[in-house]
Amino acid sequence: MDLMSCWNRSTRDYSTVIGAKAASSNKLPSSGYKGVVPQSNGRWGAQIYEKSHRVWLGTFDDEEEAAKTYNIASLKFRGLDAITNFSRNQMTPYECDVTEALFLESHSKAEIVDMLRKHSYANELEMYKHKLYNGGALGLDAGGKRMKCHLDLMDTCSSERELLFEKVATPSDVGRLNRMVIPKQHAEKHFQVHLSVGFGKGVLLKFEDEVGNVWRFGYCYWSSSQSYVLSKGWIRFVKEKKLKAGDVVRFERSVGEDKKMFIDCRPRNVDVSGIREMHSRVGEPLGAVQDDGMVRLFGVNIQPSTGPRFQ
DNA sequence: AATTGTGTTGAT
DNA sequence: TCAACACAATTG
Repeated sequence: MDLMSCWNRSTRDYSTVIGAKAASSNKLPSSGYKGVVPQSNGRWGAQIYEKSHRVWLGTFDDEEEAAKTYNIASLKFRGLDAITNFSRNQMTPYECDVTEALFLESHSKAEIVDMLRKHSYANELEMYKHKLYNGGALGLDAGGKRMKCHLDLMDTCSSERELLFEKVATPSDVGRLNRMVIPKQHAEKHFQVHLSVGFGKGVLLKFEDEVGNVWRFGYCYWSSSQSYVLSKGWIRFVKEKKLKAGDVVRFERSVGEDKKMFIDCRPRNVDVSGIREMHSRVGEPLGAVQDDGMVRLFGVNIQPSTGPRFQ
């Protein structure tokens, strides 16, 4: 039951032990929230423990804000169904949101902690969502409207890169064929310009990976299979990155002048059961998104009957 | 000087 | 694993 797994605020007891002590001593007040500790200046610190080491999550004016910060860290460190300071339905919507699960999934613990300490987590999450829905990943309508959202995004985001799309590698993408199929919608949206330059024979696309290595892939349209593919050079990437079927390949582009392209990959390890559980709580929103192809895009397989389970 | 964040301890 | 406490390190 949800409430059972929730931190019980009633355990706060600094006045029940010795009433006189609480009243007269200079002891700091206890917080009723898990992971929240008082600071001598009246503010509140947040911390979480991992492998018997404390990870400091920052200081906050507001006790509840510190508690919420612990919640986020707890979700990142211990998983989506970790015990938190508030029951799920007490949380603000974004904490029940599938998108947040994806956000947490696509950032390292260190990155999340850094955001929490800088109090920038909410902003970063909003940016992420903004990119996801307006940056073209979900394919809204072609033309002006998307461009407008895009320009708006440039103004509001401090991020250096824009998420183009992600693809879950199929067995043949990582097989001996030396090619990866780029889903048509994404190919035409993001790579069309490059392709049109050398249509027929294909072109070379240049990417950088997360450590700054440069990768060049042949890119062309295979009329026989009516698909866009990354070909020449692709298998080197597969081998070097030890890419496996089911891993997520992410394509990004810098928003600056140069419009450099980036390629990155990570193991597929989204906790599907947790997401489905949250989905059932939230109801409507994800259903709408699913119809737009979000499931396949992020490799979160929500269909009950299909696919292996990953954990 | 004020505040943050660590070293450390003891309890659960 | 956790919060309490003392206080060193850091910040403005």
